[in-house]
Amino acid sequence: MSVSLPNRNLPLLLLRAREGVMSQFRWILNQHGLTEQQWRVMRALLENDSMEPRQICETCQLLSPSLAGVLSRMEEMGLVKRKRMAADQRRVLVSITPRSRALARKMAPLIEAQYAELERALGGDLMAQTYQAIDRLLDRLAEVKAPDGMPGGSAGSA
Amino acid sequence: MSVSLPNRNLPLLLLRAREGVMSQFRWILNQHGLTEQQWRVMRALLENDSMEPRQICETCQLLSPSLAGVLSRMEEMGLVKRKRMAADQRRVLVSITPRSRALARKMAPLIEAQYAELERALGGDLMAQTYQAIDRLLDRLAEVKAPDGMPGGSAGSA
DNA sequence: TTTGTTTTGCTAACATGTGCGTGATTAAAT
DNA sequence: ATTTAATCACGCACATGTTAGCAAAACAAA
Repeated sequence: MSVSLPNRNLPLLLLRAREGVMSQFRWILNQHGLTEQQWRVMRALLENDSMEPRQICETCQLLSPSLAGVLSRMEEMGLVKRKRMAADQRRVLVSITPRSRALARKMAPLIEAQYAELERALGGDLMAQTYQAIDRLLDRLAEVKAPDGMPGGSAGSA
Repeated sequence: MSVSLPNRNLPLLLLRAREGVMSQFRWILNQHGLTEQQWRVMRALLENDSMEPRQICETCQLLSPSLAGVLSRMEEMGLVKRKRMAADQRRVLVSITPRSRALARKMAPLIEAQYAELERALGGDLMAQTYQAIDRLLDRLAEVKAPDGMPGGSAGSA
């Protein structure tokens, strides 16, 4: 009668790990009136002054419908600007504002300090091992999903 | 003018890793009319026939308000039962139903096959390294948050 | 017993996740 | 040039994440 599921729940383990780490930083974001997603978008735009929605979706791990709302609210807050591209009226260019930069400058020291605290608590070895494992995992998954010219992985036909 | 954030975005990396792995399994859940959260709850109840909401929240990484809705819908679907405990009228006992077990029995082979496929794609070494890194990370974080009798970690005063 | 506190599960309000679909726009085919 | 297909951002509907707060129940102290 019992159902056999010998494998450990890897997605759940990764979710716990992320939540465990994220909880160390969330108070910083909330304290500055930002949600996790808004901070992800802001951080992406800090490195690429302006990006298209598609790029932001991939970079920040956001789905298009979610990003639409996130950007609307961020635009109301004066954190980003949206303008249609002249060459292709379908496309949109999202750019960061000085207000965002100013806010990020206030937050950066706190974020960095928290990373230092995290590394102190976990240890440099574990920190490095974790980064390495995740990097390799993501590399492998990327290869599996894009086997050199054929979009759609092994389970794509389902 | 540029904002300095030398550290990599660990929460985002963990989020990508989870999404990359989860996307390999999501089609199985959807195909059987389940959401990720419902499957997490079902899987937890498969090992402990009945649990209290608080336990489910911790085990499945769900917040109490989210779980309330999840359980309501699962109860309507006949996947779980809820009954107040006689000894303590505040507490509730959530138990799994035969319908859930039957559904899980159909899904289990697909889940296991997908894990095998995942291990084939990633390799046993990377798989083991990933599990180990996450386990150690979670252990460390648990210690930090509960330093032997004092609830609230190093950043608790903020 | 009564008052005050803690625990427990829940609702409310808003933001996001997810699958599905649409209007506008552009590129490709005829 | 007109039709057709593909692209892009976004809207809709529902489920969940997140924070704040609440009422009932159990418990502790007076």
